[in-house]
Amino acid sequence: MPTDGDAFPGRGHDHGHCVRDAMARAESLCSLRGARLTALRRRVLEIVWSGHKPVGAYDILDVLKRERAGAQPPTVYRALDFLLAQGLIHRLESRNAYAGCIAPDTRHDSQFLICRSCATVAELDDPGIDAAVRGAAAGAGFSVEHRAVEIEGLCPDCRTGGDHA
Amino acid sequence: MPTDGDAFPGRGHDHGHCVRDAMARAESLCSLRGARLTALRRRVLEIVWSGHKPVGAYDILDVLKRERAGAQPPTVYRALDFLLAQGLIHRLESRNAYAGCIAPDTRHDSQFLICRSCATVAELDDPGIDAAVRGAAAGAGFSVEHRAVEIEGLCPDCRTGGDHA
DNA sequence: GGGGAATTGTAATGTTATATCATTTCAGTC
DNA sequence: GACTGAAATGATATAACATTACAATTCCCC
Repeated sequence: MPTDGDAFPGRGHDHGHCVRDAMARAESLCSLRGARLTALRRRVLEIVWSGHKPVGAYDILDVLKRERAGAQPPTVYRALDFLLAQGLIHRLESRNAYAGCIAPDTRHDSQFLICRSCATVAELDDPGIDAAVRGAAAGAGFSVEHRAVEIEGLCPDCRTGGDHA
Repeated sequence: MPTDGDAFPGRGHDHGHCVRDAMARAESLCSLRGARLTALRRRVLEIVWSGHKPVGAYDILDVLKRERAGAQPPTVYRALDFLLAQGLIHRLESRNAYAGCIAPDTRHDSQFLICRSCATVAELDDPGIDAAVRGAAAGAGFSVEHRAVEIEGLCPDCRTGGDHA
Protein backbone atom coordinates (compact mmCIF):
# COMPACT_ATOMS: atom_id res chain seq x y z
CA MET A 1 0.00 0.00 0.00
CA PRO A 2 1.57 3.25 -1.11
CA THR A 3 1.94 6.08 1.36
CA ASP A 4 1.34 9.39 -0.35
CA GLY A 5 1.77 11.12 2.96
CA ASP A 6 3.51 13.92 1.11
CA ALA A 7 0.51 14.79 -1.04
CA PHE A 8 -0.22 17.71 1.26
CA PRO A 9 2.47 20.30 1.91
CA GLY A 10 3.62 20.34 5.49
CA ARG A 11 2.37 23.11 7.73
CA GLY A 12 5.69 24.93 7.83
CA HIS A 13 7.12 23.96 4.47
CA ASP A 14 9.36 26.35 2.56
CA HIS A 15 6.79 27.82 0.24
CA GLY A 16 9.26 30.22 -1.29
CA HIS A 17 10.93 27.14 -2.68
CA CYS A 18 7.63 25.91 -4.17
CA VAL A 19 7.12 29.21 -5.94
CA ARG A 20 10.67 29.56 -7.23
CA ASP A 21 10.59 25.99 -8.44
CA ALA A 22 7.25 26.45 -10.21
CA MET A 23 8.38 29.66 -11.88
CA ALA A 24 11.65 28.14 -13.02
CA ARG A 25 9.86 25.16 -14.53
CA ALA A 26 7.39 27.45 -16.26
CA GLU A 27 10.18 29.56 -17.76
CA SER A 28 12.01 26.53 -19.00
CA LEU A 29 8.93 24.80 -20.40
CA CYS A 30 7.66 27.87 -22.22
CA SER A 31 11.10 28.57 -23.59
CA LEU A 32 11.29 24.99 -24.85
CA ARG A 33 7.88 25.24 -26.48
CA GLY A 34 8.32 28.68 -27.93
CA ALA A 35 5.43 29.92 -25.79
CA ARG A 36 5.66 33.47 -24.52
CA LEU A 37 5.54 33.66 -20.76
CA THR A 38 5.05 37.41 -20.66
CA ALA A 39 5.37 39.57 -17.56
CA LEU A 40 1.60 39.55 -17.07
CA ARG A 41 1.30 35.78 -17.42
CA ARG A 42 4.28 35.26 -15.15
CA ARG A 43 2.72 37.46 -12.52
CA VAL A 44 -0.63 35.67 -12.72
CA LEU A 45 1.15 32.35 -12.32
CA GLU A 46 2.94 33.70 -9.24
CA ILE A 47 -0.38 34.81 -7.76
CA VAL A 48 -1.91 31.38 -8.37
CA TRP A 49 1.12 29.89 -6.65
CA SER A 50 0.89 32.27 -3.69
CA GLY A 51 -0.29 29.30 -1.65
CA HIS A 52 -1.60 25.78 -1.95
CA LYS A 53 -5.20 26.96 -1.99
CA PRO A 54 -7.41 27.51 -5.02
CA VAL A 55 -7.34 31.11 -6.22
CA GLY A 56 -10.35 32.70 -7.90
CA ALA A 57 -10.09 34.82 -11.03
CA TYR A 58 -11.34 37.88 -9.19
CA ASP A 59 -8.85 37.33 -6.37
CA ILE A 60 -6.17 37.54 -9.02
CA LEU A 61 -7.84 40.59 -10.50
CA ASP A 62 -7.80 42.33 -7.11
CA VAL A 63 -4.07 41.80 -6.80
CA LEU A 64 -3.40 42.95 -10.35
CA LYS A 65 -5.49 46.08 -9.90
CA ARG A 66 -3.25 47.14 -7.04
CA GLU A 67 -0.21 46.75 -9.25
CA ARG A 68 -1.33 48.01 -12.65
CA ALA A 69 -4.07 50.45 -13.48
CA GLY A 70 -6.92 49.23 -15.64
CA ALA A 71 -6.73 45.50 -15.09
CA GLN A 72 -10.04 43.98 -16.10
CA PRO A 73 -11.56 40.48 -16.08
CA PRO A 74 -10.33 39.62 -19.60
CA THR A 75 -6.79 40.45 -18.52
CA VAL A 76 -7.01 37.68 -15.95
CA TYR A 77 -8.97 35.15 -17.96
CA ARG A 78 -6.64 35.44 -20.94
CA ALA A 79 -3.64 34.82 -18.76
CA LEU A 80 -5.41 31.88 -17.10
CA ASP A 81 -6.29 30.45 -20.52
CA PHE A 82 -2.65 30.60 -21.52
CA LEU A 83 -1.48 28.96 -18.30
CA LEU A 84 -4.14 26.25 -18.62
CA ALA A 85 -3.16 25.60 -22.23
CA GLN A 86 0.46 25.23 -21.17
CA GLY A 87 -0.55 22.90 -18.35
CA LEU A 88 0.99 25.20 -15.76
CA ILE A 89 -2.21 25.44 -13.73
CA HIS A 90 -5.37 23.43 -13.22
CA ARG A 91 -8.94 24.60 -12.96
CA LEU A 92 -10.89 23.27 -10.00
CA GLU A 93 -14.40 22.90 -11.36
CA SER A 94 -16.06 22.49 -8.00
CA ARG A 95 -14.62 25.80 -6.79
CA ASN A 96 -14.52 27.90 -9.93
CA ALA A 97 -10.90 28.49 -9.02
CA TYR A 98 -7.37 27.69 -10.10
CA ALA A 99 -4.31 26.01 -8.62
CA GLY A 100 -0.72 25.58 -9.73
CA CYS A 101 0.23 22.28 -11.35
CA ILE A 102 2.93 20.33 -9.58
CA ALA A 103 3.98 18.39 -12.68
CA PRO A 104 3.57 20.69 -15.68
CA ASP A 105 6.03 18.81 -17.88
CA THR A 106 3.48 16.29 -19.06
CA ARG A 107 -0.16 16.90 -19.90
CA HIS A 108 -2.51 15.14 -17.51
CA ASP A 109 -5.85 15.28 -15.74
CA SER A 110 -4.99 15.00 -12.09
CA GLN A 111 -7.13 14.22 -9.10
CA PHE A 112 -7.56 16.78 -6.37
CA LEU A 113 -8.06 16.49 -2.64
CA ILE A 114 -9.55 19.73 -1.37
CA CYS A 115 -9.85 20.43 2.35
CA ARG A 116 -13.25 21.71 3.36
CA SER A 117 -11.77 23.43 6.38
CA CYS A 118 -8.57 25.13 5.22
CA ALA A 119 -9.05 24.85 1.42
CA THR A 120 -5.59 23.39 0.93
CA VAL A 121 -5.37 21.35 -2.26
CA ALA A 122 -3.31 18.24 -2.91
CA GLU A 123 -2.79 17.12 -6.48
CA LEU A 124 -2.63 13.39 -7.07
CA ASP A 125 -1.79 11.40 -10.16
CA ASP A 126 -3.12 8.08 -9.05
CA PRO A 127 -2.90 5.43 -11.75
CA GLY A 128 -5.54 3.33 -9.97
CA ILE A 129 -8.17 6.05 -10.22
CA ASP A 130 -7.18 6.65 -13.80
CA ALA A 131 -7.49 3.00 -14.70
CA ALA A 132 -10.83 2.65 -12.93
CA VAL A 133 -12.22 5.67 -14.76
CA ARG A 134 -10.97 4.46 -18.11
CA GLY A 135 -12.39 1.01 -17.51
CA ALA A 136 -15.81 2.28 -16.51
CA ALA A 137 -15.97 4.64 -19.47
CA ALA A 138 -14.92 1.92 -21.88
CA GLY A 139 -17.63 -0.34 -20.49
CA ALA A 140 -20.20 2.33 -21.31
CA GLY A 141 -18.84 2.80 -24.82
CA PHE A 142 -17.68 6.29 -23.94
CA SER A 143 -14.47 7.85 -25.22
CA VAL A 144 -12.78 9.93 -22.55
CA GLU A 145 -11.33 13.32 -23.37
CA HIS A 146 -11.13 15.05 -20.04
CA ARG A 147 -11.50 13.92 -16.45
CA ALA A 148 -12.39 16.03 -13.44
CA VAL A 149 -11.91 14.23 -10.14
CA GLU A 150 -12.28 16.48 -7.13
CA ILE A 151 -12.55 15.07 -3.65
CA GLU A 152 -13.70 17.22 -0.77
CA GLY A 153 -13.03 16.37 2.85
CA LEU A 154 -10.55 17.06 5.61
CA CYS A 155 -6.80 17.22 5.14
CA PRO A 156 -4.49 15.52 7.65
CA ASP A 157 -3.86 18.76 9.55
CA CYS A 158 -7.52 19.69 9.89
CA ARG A 159 -8.56 16.17 10.87
CA THR A 160 -6.35 16.26 13.92
CA GLY A 161 -6.28 19.93 14.69
CA GLY A 162 -10.03 20.45 14.62
CA ASP A 163 -12.16 22.58 12.34
CA HIS A 164 -10.29 25.86 12.47
CA ALA A 165 -10.19 27.86 9.28
CA MET B 1 -15.42 -7.29 -17.89
CA PRO B 2 -18.74 -5.67 -17.12
CA THR B 3 -20.77 -4.21 -19.95
CA ASP B 4 -22.49 -1.07 -18.81
CA GLY B 5 -23.77 -0.58 -22.30
CA ASP B 6 -27.00 0.68 -20.81
CA ALA B 7 -25.39 3.61 -19.02
CA PHE B 8 -26.61 5.90 -21.78
CA PRO B 9 -30.30 6.01 -22.65
CA GLY B 10 -31.00 4.72 -26.13
CA ARG B 11 -31.73 7.23 -28.87
CA GLY B 12 -35.41 6.46 -29.02
CA HIS B 13 -36.07 5.36 -25.45
CA ASP B 14 -39.42 6.03 -23.80
CA HIS B 15 -38.53 9.16 -21.92
CA GLY B 16 -42.05 9.64 -20.62
CA HIS B 17 -41.42 6.48 -18.67
CA CYS B 18 -38.18 7.91 -17.20
CA VAL B 19 -40.02 11.00 -16.02
CA ARG B 20 -43.03 9.20 -14.59
CA ASP B 21 -40.75 6.76 -12.84
CA ALA B 22 -38.57 9.53 -11.37
CA MET B 23 -41.58 11.49 -10.17
CA ALA B 24 -43.18 8.43 -8.60
CA ARG B 25 -39.98 7.59 -6.76
CA ALA B 26 -39.65 11.14 -5.57
CA GLU B 27 -43.21 11.19 -4.25
CA SER B 28 -42.74 7.93 -2.43
CA LEU B 29 -39.34 8.84 -0.97
CA CYS B 30 -40.44 12.25 0.26
CA SER B 31 -43.59 10.80 1.73
CA LEU B 32 -41.51 8.19 3.55
CA ARG B 33 -39.14 10.81 4.89
CA GLY B 34 -41.76 13.35 5.81
CA ALA B 35 -40.23 15.80 3.33
CA ARG B 36 -42.61 18.09 1.52
CA LEU B 37 -42.44 17.72 -2.24
CA THR B 38 -44.47 20.82 -2.95
CA ALA B 39 -45.92 21.77 -6.33
CA LEU B 40 -43.00 24.08 -7.03
CA ARG B 41 -40.38 21.49 -6.10
CA ARG B 42 -42.20 18.83 -8.08
CA ARG B 43 -42.28 21.08 -11.12
CA VAL B 44 -38.57 21.90 -10.85
CA LEU B 45 -37.80 18.20 -10.60
CA GLU B 46 -39.85 17.58 -13.75
CA ILE B 47 -37.96 20.30 -15.58
CA VAL B 48 -34.63 18.81 -14.55
CA TRP B 49 -35.89 15.46 -15.81
CA SER B 50 -37.08 16.93 -19.12
CA GLY B 51 -34.16 15.14 -20.73
CA HIS B 52 -30.90 13.37 -19.95
CA LYS B 53 -28.94 16.57 -20.34
CA PRO B 54 -27.77 18.88 -17.57
CA VAL B 55 -30.20 21.75 -16.96
CA GLY B 56 -29.00 25.14 -15.73
CA ALA B 57 -30.73 27.03 -12.94
CA TYR B 58 -31.62 29.85 -15.28
CA ASP B 59 -33.03 27.44 -17.85
CA ILE B 60 -35.36 26.28 -15.11
CA LEU B 61 -36.13 29.87 -14.23
CA ASP B 62 -37.09 30.62 -17.83
CA VAL B 63 -39.58 27.78 -17.85
CA LEU B 64 -41.03 28.76 -14.48
CA LYS B 65 -41.43 32.37 -15.53
CA ARG B 66 -43.66 31.30 -18.37
CA GLU B 67 -45.85 29.39 -15.95
CA ARG B 68 -45.99 31.55 -12.84
CA ALA B 69 -45.51 35.28 -12.56
CA GLY B 70 -42.67 36.52 -10.41
CA ALA B 71 -40.36 33.53 -10.38
CA GLN B 72 -36.91 34.68 -9.36
CA PRO B 73 -33.48 33.06 -8.94
CA PRO B 74 -34.00 32.19 -5.27
CA THR B 75 -37.20 30.39 -6.20
CA VAL B 76 -35.18 28.04 -8.34
CA TYR B 77 -32.15 27.69 -6.10
CA ARG B 78 -34.25 26.89 -3.06
CA ALA B 79 -36.06 24.16 -4.93
CA LEU B 80 -32.74 22.83 -6.23
CA ASP B 81 -31.32 22.84 -2.70
CA PHE B 82 -34.25 20.78 -1.49
CA LEU B 83 -33.93 18.30 -4.35
CA LEU B 84 -30.18 18.01 -3.79
CA ALA B 85 -30.70 17.47 -0.06
CA GLN B 86 -33.18 14.70 -0.81
CA GLY B 87 -30.76 13.14 -3.28
CA LEU B 88 -33.27 13.49 -6.11
CA ILE B 89 -30.89 15.39 -8.35
CA HIS B 90 -27.14 15.83 -8.74
CA ARG B 91 -25.15 18.94 -9.40
CA LEU B 92 -22.64 18.72 -12.24
CA GLU B 93 -19.79 20.91 -11.06
CA SER B 94 -18.07 21.13 -14.40
CA ARG B 95 -21.23 22.49 -16.03
CA ASN B 96 -22.83 24.49 -13.24
CA ALA B 97 -25.94 22.51 -13.99
CA TYR B 98 -28.19 19.82 -12.60
CA ALA B 99 -29.36 16.35 -13.60
CA GLY B 100 -31.88 13.89 -12.21
CA CYS B 101 -30.57 11.07 -10.05
CA ILE B 102 -31.32 7.59 -11.32
CA ALA B 103 -31.03 5.95 -7.89
CA PRO B 104 -32.34 8.41 -5.32
CA ASP B 105 -33.14 5.76 -2.72
CA THR B 106 -29.64 5.69 -1.31
CA ARG B 107 -27.30 8.61 -0.82
CA HIS B 108 -24.23 8.42 -3.04
CA ASP B 109 -21.69 10.38 -5.02
CA SER B 110 -21.95 9.06 -8.52
CA GLN B 111 -19.63 9.38 -11.47
CA PHE B 112 -20.82 11.14 -14.58
CA LEU B 113 -20.03 10.65 -18.23
CA ILE B 114 -20.92 13.83 -20.10
CA CYS B 115 -20.94 13.95 -23.87
CA ARG B 116 -19.12 16.95 -25.29
CA SER B 117 -21.19 16.78 -28.44
CA CYS B 118 -24.80 16.20 -27.36
CA ALA B 119 -24.47 16.91 -23.61
CA THR B 120 -26.18 13.66 -22.67
CA VAL B 121 -25.21 12.51 -19.20
CA ALA B 122 -24.80 8.96 -17.95
CA GLU B 123 -24.69 8.35 -14.23
CA LEU B 124 -22.44 5.54 -13.05
CA ASP B 125 -21.95 3.99 -9.65
CA ASP B 126 -18.74 2.19 -10.31
CA PRO B 127 -17.34 0.51 -7.20
CA GLY B 128 -13.89 0.36 -8.79
CA ILE B 129 -13.64 4.13 -9.14
CA ASP B 130 -15.01 4.52 -5.66
CA ALA B 131 -12.45 2.12 -4.19
CA ALA B 132 -9.57 3.74 -6.07
CA VAL B 133 -10.58 7.18 -4.85
CA ARG B 134 -10.96 6.01 -1.27
CA GLY B 135 -7.61 4.25 -1.40
CA ALA B 136 -5.77 7.24 -2.77
CA ALA B 137 -7.37 9.57 -0.24
CA ALA B 138 -6.56 7.26 2.63
CA GLY B 139 -2.96 7.08 1.47
CA ALA B 140 -2.77 10.87 1.71
CA GLY B 141 -4.31 10.91 5.17
CA PHE B 142 -7.39 12.62 3.80
CA SER B 143 -10.94 11.89 5.00
CA VAL B 144 -13.39 11.95 2.12
CA GLU B 145 -16.74 13.69 2.49
CA HIS B 146 -17.78 14.31 -1.07
CA ARG B 147 -16.55 13.14 -4.45
CA ALA B 148 -17.05 14.82 -7.80
CA VAL B 149 -16.04 12.62 -10.73
CA GLU B 150 -17.06 14.06 -14.08
CA ILE B 151 -15.75 12.63 -17.31
CA GLU B 152 -16.10 14.52 -20.54
CA GLY B 153 -15.86 12.89 -23.93
CA LEU B 154 -18.06 11.36 -26.61
CA CYS B 155 -21.04 9.12 -25.94
CA PRO B 156 -21.56 5.96 -28.00
CA ASP B 157 -24.03 7.68 -30.34
CA CYS B 158 -21.83 10.67 -31.06
CA ARG B 159 -18.71 8.55 -31.55
CA THR B 160 -20.30 6.72 -34.43
CA GLY B 161 -22.72 9.28 -35.75
CA GLY B 162 -20.22 12.11 -36.00
CA ASP B 163 -20.08 15.42 -34.16
CA HIS B 164 -23.64 16.65 -34.64
CA ALA B 165 -25.18 18.56 -31.77
C1' DG C 1 11.53 50.13 -40.21
C1' DG C 2 7.30 47.73 -42.20
C1' DG C 3 3.89 44.07 -42.17
C1' DG C 4 1.35 40.80 -39.76
C1' DA C 5 0.34 38.19 -35.70
C1' DA C 6 0.07 37.93 -30.88
C1' DT C 7 -0.83 40.31 -26.78
C1' DT C 8 -2.99 43.64 -23.93
C1' DG C 9 -6.35 47.58 -22.91
C1' DT C 10 -11.05 48.96 -22.31
C1' DA C 11 -16.07 48.94 -21.99
C1' DA C 12 -20.00 46.49 -21.84
C1' DT C 13 -22.58 42.53 -21.01
C1' DG C 14 -23.83 37.69 -19.98
C1' DT C 15 -24.22 33.90 -16.62
C1' DT C 16 -24.49 31.72 -12.11
C1' DA C 17 -25.47 32.20 -7.17
C1' DT C 18 -26.55 34.37 -2.61
C1' DA C 19 -28.15 37.76 1.03
C1' DT C 20 -31.95 39.86 3.08
C1' DC C 21 -36.38 40.84 4.55
C1' DA C 22 -41.45 40.48 3.82
C1' DT C 23 -45.33 37.51 3.13
C1' DT C 24 -47.88 33.34 2.68
C1' DT C 25 -48.93 28.58 3.67
C1' DC C 26 -49.27 24.66 6.50
C1' DA C 27 -49.62 21.37 10.52
C1' DG C 28 -50.82 21.03 14.97
C1' DT C 29 -53.34 22.90 18.85
C1' DC C 30 -56.72 25.04 21.43
C1' DG D 1 -62.87 28.04 13.29
C1' DA D 2 -58.92 31.12 15.23
C1' DC D 3 -53.98 30.89 17.09
C1' DT D 4 -49.22 29.82 16.68
C1' DG D 5 -44.65 28.51 15.25
C1' DA D 6 -42.17 26.56 11.46
C1' DA D 7 -41.59 25.92 6.73
C1' DA D 8 -42.00 27.67 2.26
C1' DT D 9 -42.34 31.26 -1.07
C1' DG D 10 -42.26 36.16 -2.89
C1' DA D 11 -39.56 40.07 -3.94
C1' DT D 12 -35.52 43.14 -4.31
C1' DA D 13 -30.91 43.72 -4.58
C1' DT D 14 -26.32 42.37 -5.14
C1' DA D 15 -22.30 39.27 -5.27
C1' DA D 16 -19.38 36.17 -7.88
C1' DC D 17 -17.76 34.20 -12.10
C1' DA D 18 -17.04 34.61 -17.17
C1' DT D 19 -17.35 36.26 -22.10
C1' DT D 20 -17.91 39.34 -26.21
C1' DA D 21 -16.27 42.91 -29.02
C1' DC D 22 -13.29 46.16 -30.68
C1' DA D 23 -9.27 49.29 -30.18
C1' DA D 24 -4.43 49.92 -29.17
C1' DT D 25 -0.01 48.22 -28.53
C1' DT D 26 3.87 45.19 -28.67
C1' DC D 27 6.65 41.77 -30.61
C1' DC D 28 8.79 38.94 -34.07
C1' DC D 29 10.42 38.26 -38.52
C1' DC D 30 11.76 39.93 -42.68
